[in-house]
Amino acid sequence: MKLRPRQQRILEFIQEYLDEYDYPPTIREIGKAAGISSTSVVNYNLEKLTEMGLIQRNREVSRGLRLVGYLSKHSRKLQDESKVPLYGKIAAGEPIPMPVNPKEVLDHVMVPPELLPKSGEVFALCVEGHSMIDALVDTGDIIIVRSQPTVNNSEMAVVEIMEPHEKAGATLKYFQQEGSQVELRPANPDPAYHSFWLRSDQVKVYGKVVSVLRRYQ
Amino acid sequence: MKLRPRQQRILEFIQEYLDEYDYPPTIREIGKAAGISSTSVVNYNLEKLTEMGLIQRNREVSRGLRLVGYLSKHSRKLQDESKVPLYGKIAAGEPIPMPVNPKEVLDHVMVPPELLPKSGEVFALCVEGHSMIDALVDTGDIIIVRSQPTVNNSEMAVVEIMEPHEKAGATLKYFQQEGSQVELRPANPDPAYHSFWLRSDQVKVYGKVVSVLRRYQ
DNA sequence: CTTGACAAAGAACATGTGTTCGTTTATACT
DNA sequence: AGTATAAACGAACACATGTTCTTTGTCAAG
Repeated sequence: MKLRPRQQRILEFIQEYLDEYDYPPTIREIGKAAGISSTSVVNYNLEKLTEMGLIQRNREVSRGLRLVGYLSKHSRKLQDESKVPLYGKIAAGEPIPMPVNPKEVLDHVMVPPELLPKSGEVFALCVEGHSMIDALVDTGDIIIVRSQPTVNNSEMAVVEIMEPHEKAGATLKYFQQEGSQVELRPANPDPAYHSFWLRSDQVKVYGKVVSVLRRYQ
Repeated sequence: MKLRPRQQRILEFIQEYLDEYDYPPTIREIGKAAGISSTSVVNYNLEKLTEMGLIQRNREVSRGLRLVGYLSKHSRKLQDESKVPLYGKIAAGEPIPMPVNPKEVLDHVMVPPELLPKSGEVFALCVEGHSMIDALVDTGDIIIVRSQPTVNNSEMAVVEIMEPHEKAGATLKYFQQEGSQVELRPANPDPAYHSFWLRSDQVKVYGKVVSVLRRYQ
């Protein structure tokens, strides 16, 4: 069974009403909002919505309905505020071919507000590689990144080495810039890991790491 | 103005009713629940509660009341599930005198469910000291600890070295036990940090570290 | 004991609100 | 076009529910 526009409107209105008053509307209030002149028509549509499982009703009870799946404004705020999109993996080591760019959101990670910056968009990445272990970040860690086009020196940053560089790809490194010269510096005593030196136009900054989450096992 | 038992009962009932039905009760339902035979008495008490600011009413509207500060079951679950008590600081280095024991909860930390164990009580501590940097944990990190009386070998654990040992206090270390011999091993290449060897009865295990949170700056 | 303020009770009332039903209009299918 | 079904309408109805008023009970202060 399909949802008619009028029924859609009814559902929307119930939600708006609940948001505003914390108790459900009467059928007359619904009728007024949905442009329905007769209470019986509202009743009729509410029965349909009940059959579809979108609302539940208690007969003979004033305002005796509930919106299935309704979350209070407070609940929604709580959920959304802390939900950060996870874009994929990020290399801490050899750059990997752009898993950060695609707007495909693989998943969402709940992040406590204490770990989020006061302002700005954030996203999450899963670290793969050992180049930042002296910065206390290793494979499996989730990093929270604040999207920004530039970062300060010696901040940990998610950057892309642009094509056609042979090491093109996204990577996690300490960022250092002197003039137009950019150093992408790992944090690993092993000499196998070493800095990349690039011109600033060969590097695109995605953002800086603001926090880290780690789960053992 | 003081809250009378009957009014207390009314508030409780409204909350229970909201939890169950998602809409507020009528004054008659309240009366029945609170053992009040007359609707006018319910009305009288609701007016008092309104004066006290504990509820809000819409006159002439059926079920036209809201419980100030009410959170839906869903909201409360969302908040409580992820709220972990922060007991204080924990030494990663020289043991410090028991900041873990007191049940005084200094604060609460929101922790996403993904970082919590499937079962068991957890608490949070703020790390102070550098003894675990090779384990990617350093000063300022928040560790989430699952309360348990024993841990497996080479798990990171919060333990107390019992009085009257000279190093008595709580500390964060890798735990290793062979027979009744316990090694508390740091994770720092600096030889200034070294293992403690103790008898198992000199060590009290508080729990194992299950996750880590870090905020930069 | 009396008084006054507060709390409670009960009943009558007014209206808010869901229900029902006969009828009409739209929609879809042969 | 004709017909059946769904959707909408309006009005009357029944009862669910808040309001009001008078009376009674309680309790502390004078």
